[in-house]
Amino acid sequence: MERFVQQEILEQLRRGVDEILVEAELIKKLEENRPLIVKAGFDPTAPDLHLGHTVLINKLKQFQDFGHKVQFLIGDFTGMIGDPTGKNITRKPLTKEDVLKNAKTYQEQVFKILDPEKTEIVFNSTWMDKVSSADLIQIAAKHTVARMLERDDFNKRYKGGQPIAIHEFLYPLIQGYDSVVMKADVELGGTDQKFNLLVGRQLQGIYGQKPQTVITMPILEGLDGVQKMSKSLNNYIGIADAADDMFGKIMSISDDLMWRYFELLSFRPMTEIIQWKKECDEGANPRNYKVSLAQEIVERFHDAMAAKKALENFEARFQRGAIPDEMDEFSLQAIDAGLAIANLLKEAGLTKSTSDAMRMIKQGAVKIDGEKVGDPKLILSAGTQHVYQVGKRKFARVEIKT
RNA sequence: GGAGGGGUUCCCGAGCGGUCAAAGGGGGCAGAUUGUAAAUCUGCUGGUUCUACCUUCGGAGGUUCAAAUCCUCCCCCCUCCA
Repeated sequence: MERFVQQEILEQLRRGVDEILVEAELIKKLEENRPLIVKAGFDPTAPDLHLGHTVLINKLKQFQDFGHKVQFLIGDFTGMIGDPTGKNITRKPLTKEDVLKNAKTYQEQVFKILDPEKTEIVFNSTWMDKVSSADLIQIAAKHTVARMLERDDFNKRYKGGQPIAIHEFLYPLIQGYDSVVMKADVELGGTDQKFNLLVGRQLQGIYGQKPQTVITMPILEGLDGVQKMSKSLNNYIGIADAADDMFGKIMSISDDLMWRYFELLSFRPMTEIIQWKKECDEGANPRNYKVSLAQEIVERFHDAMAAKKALENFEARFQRGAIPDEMDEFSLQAIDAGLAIANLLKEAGLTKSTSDAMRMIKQGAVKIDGEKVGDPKLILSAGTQHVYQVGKRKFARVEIKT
C-alpha cells in the first residue's frame, strides 16, 4: 500500500518536468517520510510574474500539497551580478527598498498558487552579506575553472574569444552555496538553470551534505508558440492581467500549444487531458477545450465569477461582434468646433500616431459605434460621445468637450 | 601598442552622389476567411495640419544645386597580431 502511494506521488511529480537528477535519490528522500526542503530561486527584479514563471511555481505547489516545505529564495545578493548571459554583464544594484518592494509583489502574486503557511521566503543577502572576502575565496576554492567552462554559454564565449568577466563565475557559485546554507533537498529551476543547479549539488557534496535533487522544468513558449514567454517579447500572459485579457490571450494560443499549456499549467489530472486530446484527434473542436483551460486559469488568478464573465464577454465580442461594456474612457477637448478622427484616435491611445490612425482608417479598421469609418478627414463635433474601435480588440469611449 | 572591418528605419540586411522615407527578409499591425487557432491571400509598417510638408541612415562639422552615399574630426563595436 505504502509503496503504491509513493508510486502515485512520483508519477505526479514527474508531470511536465524536463529532468530529475537523480530520480533514484529523490525516491529515497521521499521514502524518508519527512518534509523535504524544496528550494527555488528568483531574481529580485521584475516581479511581474507571467504564466511561464508559474510552471515552476505549480511544481512547488505540488510539493507543498504532498507536505514538503518550500523555500522561496529571492536572490537579492546574486541580483547584483545578474545571471551571466553575456548580454548584461553587470546589473545595477537594487536598493534595499526596491528589493523589499519587489519581494512583497512576489508574495502577493505567488500566493495565488502557493500556500503561504507552507512557504518560507528567504533572501540570500541574509547570509551572503556576512560572507567576508576571505570566506568567498574559500568558497571559490571549491570549484574549478574547467568545471565552470562546461556551462554552455561560458563555453561558447570562451571558445569564441568573447570576454568572460571573473565575477560572472560567482553567480553559479553563490547560487550553489545558497543550497548549502539552506540545506536544500530539492532545487527546482528552468532547464536553462541546469548548470547552476548542478553546482549546488556538487558544493553540497563538498560541504558534507547529501546533494540536492535537481528538477528542471521546461521553459514555456509564449503566445507565438515559438519563443519563450517573456515580457520583453510581449508574448506573455501576466498573472496580473485583467480577466478578459487573460481569457482572450489563452484563447489565442495555437491548438498544439494548448496541450502543452494543459500539461504545465492545468491542475487537471493528466488522464483527463489525454482523453481530451484523443477526442480532438477524433474531430472534436479544440476550441471548447481551450475554453475550459482559459476558465481554469482565469479562475486561479481571479475567481469563478470573473471566469464566467470573461467567457460571456468573449463570446459576445467575438462571436456576435458586440462592443464590450467596459473600456477606457476619455474626455477630450475640442479644437474649434470638433476634433479630427486621427487626433482623437491617437489621444485615446488607440493608435500610436496620427499617421498610424490614417493608415488604420484607410485599411477599414476603424469603427465608431460599430460603424466603419471611410473618411480619414472626418471631424467629430464637440459635445458628442461615441465608442471608437480600432481593429478587433482596441476600444475606447470618448467624449468631446466644447 | 600595431593592422584591418564595421555602425542604415523594431530586428537582420541591401544601398555607396540625385529616380531614397531608403530593396529584401523577419517580426508586428490591419483586412478577408475562421474557432480572436493554425494555414492562406491582401494591404500597411518615421512624423504631421496626410494627394503636401517635415525629420531619419553612430555624433559634430565640411564639399555640392543635391549626401545614407564624398572629405575632416570624434564616439562606439568587431576581427587579427603583440
